[in-house]
Amino acid sequence: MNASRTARERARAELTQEIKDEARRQLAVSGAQGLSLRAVARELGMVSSALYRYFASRDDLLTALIIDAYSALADEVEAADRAAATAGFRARWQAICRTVRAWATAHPHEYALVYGSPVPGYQAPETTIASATRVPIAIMSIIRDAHEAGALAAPRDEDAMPPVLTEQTARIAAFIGPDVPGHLLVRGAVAWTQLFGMVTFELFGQYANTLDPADAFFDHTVARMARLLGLP
Amino acid sequence: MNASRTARERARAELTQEIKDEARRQLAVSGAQGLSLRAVARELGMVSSALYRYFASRDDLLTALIIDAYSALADEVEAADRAAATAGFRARWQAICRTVRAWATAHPHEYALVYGSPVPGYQAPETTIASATRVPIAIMSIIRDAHEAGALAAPRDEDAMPPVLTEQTARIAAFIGPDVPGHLLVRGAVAWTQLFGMVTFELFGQYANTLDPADAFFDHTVARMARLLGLP
DNA sequence: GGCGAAGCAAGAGCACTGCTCTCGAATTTG
DNA sequence: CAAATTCGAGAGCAGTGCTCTTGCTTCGCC
Repeated sequence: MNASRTARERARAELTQEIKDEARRQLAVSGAQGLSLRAVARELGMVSSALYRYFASRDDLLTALIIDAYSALADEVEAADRAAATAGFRARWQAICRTVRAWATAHPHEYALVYGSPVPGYQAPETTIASATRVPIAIMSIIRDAHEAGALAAPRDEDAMPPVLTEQTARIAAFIGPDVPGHLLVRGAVAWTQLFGMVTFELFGQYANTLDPADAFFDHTVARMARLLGLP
Repeated sequence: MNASRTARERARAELTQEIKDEARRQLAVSGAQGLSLRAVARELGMVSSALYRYFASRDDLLTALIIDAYSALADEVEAADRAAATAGFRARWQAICRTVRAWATAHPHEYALVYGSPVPGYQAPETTIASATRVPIAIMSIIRDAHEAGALAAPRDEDAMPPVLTEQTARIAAFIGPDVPGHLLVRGAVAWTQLFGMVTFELFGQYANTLDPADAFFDHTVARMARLLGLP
């Protein structure tokens, strides 16, 4: 019987999930800095050392939360993208942008965890990368789809690229589609950077006293980026 | 004699500086998370409680470091801007961009401190704002100067703005110059956001495996932003 | 079915942390 | 000179991440 796991395995999976849930709850309250293994254990009615059976260290727990955060955001983004599929390429781009901003606003600490300063000495393990790339891939996919549909405005001048950049975009194209021209992917990278730059600046207070609340600026810039991408 | 301060005052100022220097040293090694008051005190040959005569709390020390970081970056940016003054508006913009990136690369932890996730529950006190605005002001000043010189390319279409945005740019214009049109300031905000979005993404690893090293993409995008600003 | 192995929670303990409070000594001020 | 302020040191509190040992429970294999 390999269909249903053993009782111990199920208990383990459940407890692992409960730990993450409680950790996420604490994260939302006090931020990554305030996440305490002992407090999580206390809240779950267990002793702190028992927690180490499930996560080797505090950083390990954070890594798990990071992957979850990337995935949660990507889930919503991809869903919004699908929902806007029939409304056109520009609508898909707008849907993605608004979803990213809404999710970040709703989960500021989780957003800070993944798009803010990297934690202490630690560097993202390979496992996080797959989840992290889903949003940029969604953006680039719009460009690919629009390009394949022949719907993109003819590229204007000024898109000459140095060889290094051409090679790098080729590497990106491997994930998106071999026929997407590099200069379109560069534009996609600009739009992607702008999107998260805006959300980060807004959330971290750089727009305070000027562009805050940033709704108008955000929508305006999203539209500007749609034009930059040539989306109809 | 109020020309020279008392010995105690001078000692206090010196020690305050030494504390910040040592803290900055630790910051560069272990990041904000790893900054320990006790370790700073230990390194300075004093006891931890004595440190509280100079900084009321760890967050207070961090705030001081934040202000210093903003100021250090702004100093370099303004110097680079001045140095490029005779080379034209586009050269000034490029100089600022490269300086920001170079400083961030040279002081990643200090950059993360000011442009990364805000620390725990803490929010930037008023005192940080003045230092924080110097870089965006430098950027907007290029636009103002170019505009006043009549050197900006005629604005293209699509710059209609909702009333909220017009009001917000008016607030920005109060710091820059009353005659700078709002739609130019919006473009400036886009470029400013793009600049720091790129640096943050590069430094925090979002470009890993694709656009990293980001030199080519950076220069390409800086040039693109110069065109967006209409800089000659 | 029983038994050895593996997985598990608990507790004690270590080396830290930020921060407070008190107590003498040094320095500045009136 | 005396009073007031400022300062460093030390002890102490409550908390942290993490390790190690000790028993108990569950699992898989013979």
